[in-house]
Amino acid sequence: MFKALGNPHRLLIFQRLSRCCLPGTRCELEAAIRFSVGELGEGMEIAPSTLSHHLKALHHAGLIEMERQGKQINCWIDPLVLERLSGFFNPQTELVKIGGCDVR
Amino acid sequence: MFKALGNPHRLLIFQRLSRCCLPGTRCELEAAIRFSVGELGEGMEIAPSTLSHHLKALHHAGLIEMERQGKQINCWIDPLVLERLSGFFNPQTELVKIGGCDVR
DNA sequence: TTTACATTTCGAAATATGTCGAATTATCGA
DNA sequence: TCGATAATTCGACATATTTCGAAATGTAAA
Repeated sequence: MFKALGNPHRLLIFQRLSRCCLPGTRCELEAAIRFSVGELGEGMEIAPSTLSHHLKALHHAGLIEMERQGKQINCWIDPLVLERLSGFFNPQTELVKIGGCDVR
Repeated sequence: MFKALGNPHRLLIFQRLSRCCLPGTRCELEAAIRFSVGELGEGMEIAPSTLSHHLKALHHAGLIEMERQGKQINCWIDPLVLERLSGFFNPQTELVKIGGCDVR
C-alpha cells in the first residue's frame, strides 16, 4: 500500500478520493465520494494510459475500488481502508470520530 | 514518506522502531525505543551498505532520527511523526490515547 | 599508535518504475 | 449498425531503485 502511495500522481488521486467522510457526514461506504477515471485525471498532466496504469496500481494495492457505470468507471475508497492505514501508525490509539460519524 | 515506507526492508525497520508507545508507557520522545544500525539489521539478510542506504532514505524522508553514541549510531522515531502519519488518513478523527498516555 | 569494530560513501550492475503513443475494448446514442 | 466517448492493454524507452563489494571514515580499546 505504501509503495502505491509513494508516487506523487497516485497520492494525489488517493487524496482526492479520501475526502469520503466530511464533517456532518456519516463515515459509511454509501457516503464515499466517487470520481470517474476522467475526472480524477483532470488537472494532472498525464496521458490517459498512464492514469489508467496508476489506477490499476492503486486498485491492486487494495487502496481503491472501481466499478463501471455506463461509459465511465467510477472510483472510490472504502472508509475501512482509511481506518486500517490510520491504525497502522497508532496501534495504541482508540478512535473517536467526530462530525456526526459513529463513535466506537 | 510513503515512498520511503514502500520498500519492504525499510518498512520492517520502521515497524521495529515504531513500538515507541507501549501500553503503560507515556508517548513521549524520551520513551521512544532506540536501536543501533547493527541491531536494526539483525535478521535481515542485507549487506551493511544496503542497510545504511535504507536508513539514510528513512532519515531523509523525515521518518527516523539518528544520533551517534560512541561507536554506534542509534535510531528512533519521533512519536509526532506517527501522529502526523496516522492523522493523514483520518482528518476527521480525534485521537484519544490509552495506556497511560496523554489524552488530548 | 595500532587495531578492531561500526557505519558510511562510492561506483557498478541488475531490476523495477513511470511514461507515452498506438491499437483495442466497452458502452451508449444517432 | 456506425460513430463517438471512456478507458484499457501493449510495447518501448528513459529514468530510478535496489543491491553489492571495496574502500573510506569515525570511535574506542589494547
